[in-house]
Amino acid sequence: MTDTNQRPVNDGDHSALETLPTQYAPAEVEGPLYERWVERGYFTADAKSDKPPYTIVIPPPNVTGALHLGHAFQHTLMDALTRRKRMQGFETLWLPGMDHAGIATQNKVEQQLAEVGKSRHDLGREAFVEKVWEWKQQYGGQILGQMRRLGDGVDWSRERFTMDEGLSQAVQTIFKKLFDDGLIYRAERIINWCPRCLTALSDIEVEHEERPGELVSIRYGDGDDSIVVATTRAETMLGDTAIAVHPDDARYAHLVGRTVALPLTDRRIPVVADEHVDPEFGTGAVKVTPAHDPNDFAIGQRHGLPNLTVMDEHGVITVHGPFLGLDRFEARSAVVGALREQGRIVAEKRPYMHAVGHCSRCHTVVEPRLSLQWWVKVEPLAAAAGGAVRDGRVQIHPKELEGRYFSWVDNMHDWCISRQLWWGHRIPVWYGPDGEVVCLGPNDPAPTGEGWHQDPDVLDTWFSSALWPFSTLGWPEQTADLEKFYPTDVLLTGHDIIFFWVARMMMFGLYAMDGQAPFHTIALTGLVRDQFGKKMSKSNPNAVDPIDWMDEFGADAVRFTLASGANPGADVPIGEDWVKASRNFCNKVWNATRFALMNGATLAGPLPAADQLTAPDRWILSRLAAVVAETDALYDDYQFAKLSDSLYHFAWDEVFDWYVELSKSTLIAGGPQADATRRVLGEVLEVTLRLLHPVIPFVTDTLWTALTGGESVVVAEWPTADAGRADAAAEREIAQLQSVITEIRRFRADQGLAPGQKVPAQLDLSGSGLTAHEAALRSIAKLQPAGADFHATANLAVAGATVALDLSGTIDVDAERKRLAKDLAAAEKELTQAQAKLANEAFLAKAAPAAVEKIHGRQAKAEADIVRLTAQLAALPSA
RNA sequence: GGGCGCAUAGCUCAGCGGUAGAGCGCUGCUCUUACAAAGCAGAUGUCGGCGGUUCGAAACCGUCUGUGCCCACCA
Repeated sequence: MTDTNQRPVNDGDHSALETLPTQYAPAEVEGPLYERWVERGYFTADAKSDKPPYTIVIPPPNVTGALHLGHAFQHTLMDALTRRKRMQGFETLWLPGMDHAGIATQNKVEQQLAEVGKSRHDLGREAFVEKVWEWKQQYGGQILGQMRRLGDGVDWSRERFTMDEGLSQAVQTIFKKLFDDGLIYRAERIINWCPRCLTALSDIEVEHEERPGELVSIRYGDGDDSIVVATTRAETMLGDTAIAVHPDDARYAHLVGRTVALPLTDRRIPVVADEHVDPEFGTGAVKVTPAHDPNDFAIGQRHGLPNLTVMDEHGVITVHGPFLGLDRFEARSAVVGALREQGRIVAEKRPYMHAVGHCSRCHTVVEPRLSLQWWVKVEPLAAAAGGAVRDGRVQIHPKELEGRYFSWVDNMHDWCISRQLWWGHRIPVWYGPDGEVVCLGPNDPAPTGEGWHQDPDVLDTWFSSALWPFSTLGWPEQTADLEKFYPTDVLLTGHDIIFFWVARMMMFGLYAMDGQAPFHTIALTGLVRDQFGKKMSKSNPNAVDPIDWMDEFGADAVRFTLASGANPGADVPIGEDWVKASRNFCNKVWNATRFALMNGATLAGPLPAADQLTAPDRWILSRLAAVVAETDALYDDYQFAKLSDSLYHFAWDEVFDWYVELSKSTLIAGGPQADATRRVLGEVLEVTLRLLHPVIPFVTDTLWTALTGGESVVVAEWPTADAGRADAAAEREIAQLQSVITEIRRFRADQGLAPGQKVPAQLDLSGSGLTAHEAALRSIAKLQPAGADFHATANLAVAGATVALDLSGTIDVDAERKRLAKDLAAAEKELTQAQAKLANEAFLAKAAPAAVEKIHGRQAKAEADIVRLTAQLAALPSA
């Protein structure tokens, strides 16, 4: 616990809060409170500060996006991390921003144009891009306002957009550097093409789905020269320029080097031998369409085959003949039909499960297409990205997900970075009239002569995202921000974008920043699911708008629920019932603080020494110290679920239930002891609020300012564990007291007594060491002093304490006897087991001493239980 | 086709070598003056099946079954 003198002190005038309602109303508090935090500059980082930096960059949401639970989840965790670090005295920067989201945004604006019957071509490039900026101005960035609702403590003064001037310069700078280093090149290859978006896609923008296809077997050639091939894409046969067989395949050896007639055309195509062909699959012969299949393209390269393109960018057949103008899928059945008429379908088509690639953006079936594109040569970059994790400079949490990262960086293909779009960073390459190719840096003047033109394509949207950790800090300028806040500390994001984003930031960060990785820790989260473990996606009806929940239950409740579910790397289930439970927790914190204020909890003066405190005081301070230490350890390990759970139970069970109840009799009695307890109550509440603040910032700040009179818990100091308050004796004593109370309450409940009904009782606590707690015990267990006519009808004995109760003959002896007998049997069984274990020589020889000690403890407890239960049974009046 | 993960109370999940846990839900009694969005008490599991290692296994190994995810240019 921190030095009390450093905190604002409230002397006990809580009249304002005493009139507050018994229920916390987040809707009234959260909005204004957030704006106050921002106005006071709590989230604005100072690059000139002497404090050590702590930096997190936000995974930039798409400018087109709205806040969904996945964002809310990750933002809660990032916010909790930065809030704690801020309290710990770090100069924290949580940098917000958005991604221009190339295809997604362009699609959005094109849709808007389509509604008035226009296409982007009607506007022309310049006007269209202008239109996109207008769209952004008007509709983009909805998510930013929603982040305020959530309480995200981001530095709004540093908000960035990937298409900002500065970030665009960063893009151009690194492009040129890569180009000059020979790591960016232009090449004609088979790429993934979306016939709807009309652009190239990188490999990871293609989603594979198992789909039933139809594998048809077609006979090429005639008579002795005939050869049967199988395909799922019959329409591509129009572009076949060879048939390939395995070199060792005796069945076709006689055909290699000869040509066969290609059906439906007037062409003859050669049969070539290629190692790539699997003689076991199908007929062992493959049709080769170099312009429409990546494998076939490779075969074509090896054998010098022509690349015959038969489809245009829309997937429409372009070869003259009966199929001209047909869509690729229409062409497929038309081709099969024509072949069947010629009797060339040798096997009926049969269903065949195979993976079909779809555009991750619009879900259209991707078409492999031969085209000239720009590529990043990833091999050296990926090797560095892998190395930084392998040698421990960058750590992945949870470690289990390292494998996924490595499998990607170790096997990465070159990255196709050009997109045939208009919205994005234009490729800074100019072509001259005489075949010149010039790559320009941000400060280079564009060539002006006759015949010069810039490459029309833009860059993959992830190209600029990959620069995010340093482009947002001002790179390539050597800014104060860059100096202070790079490398950043933690990257917290979903494991679904390890490849899209994480690995690429690693590659570019290490490359551009002299081998300095962009962050030291990668904390990976799972996906948000509904309460039945089903994936929550926009297309599912189970998708929930987190704003609705925030409206109803408060942002804190949503945040606490999400944090409670955050086991490292694991998916997070969330349902309304759980949000409601979290709301109840916030309300509990609210009411516990109200209780403290009403009872004069204070932070004035030093915390009394242990010898001036009651056992409950010493106990709760001991527990508090332990919980502070535990919370720190869990934060440092990104164990949000565990730390939330731990704080939940400490606050609710130990502080709000037990400690508050145990303190009541002391507080009511008054005097110096009550003063000390008021001081401890204030201390414990205040520290607990600080511990909870990073996860539930709104309610804790509201209560903390009321309790302390201070400015804001946002800028309060993070608690430190006071090991000097550890008190094992007090913990044992209170545990004992708890078991006595629980036993009495259990007995009362079993006997059907109303919780509030007072029962005359005689206590003998002399054997238990609990004599000091008689008042508390009587108050909590509703035991009144024994009168003159006291007549014990039940005797309880727990932990050395004996309690005689006068239930005036209403006791259900049979029920009690039954219960005691059951407990006795259990205790006897326990004793037998413990004895057996302690008689086991192998166990004694091999088990850890602590394990043996534990069994001794079990044995002792069983023995004590047997004595106690036997006595209670004997004390029971006969029926 | 490769790789990874998961199967524990009705639901969602912790635990990962020494007596089965949490939250929600459920049952009962209570408006006991911080809180009924609460309090107290309680019930509920051959820890997926089968083998093995061990004095001891929910936990480690093997195997089977079910299930989820990632990667993938075999037509």
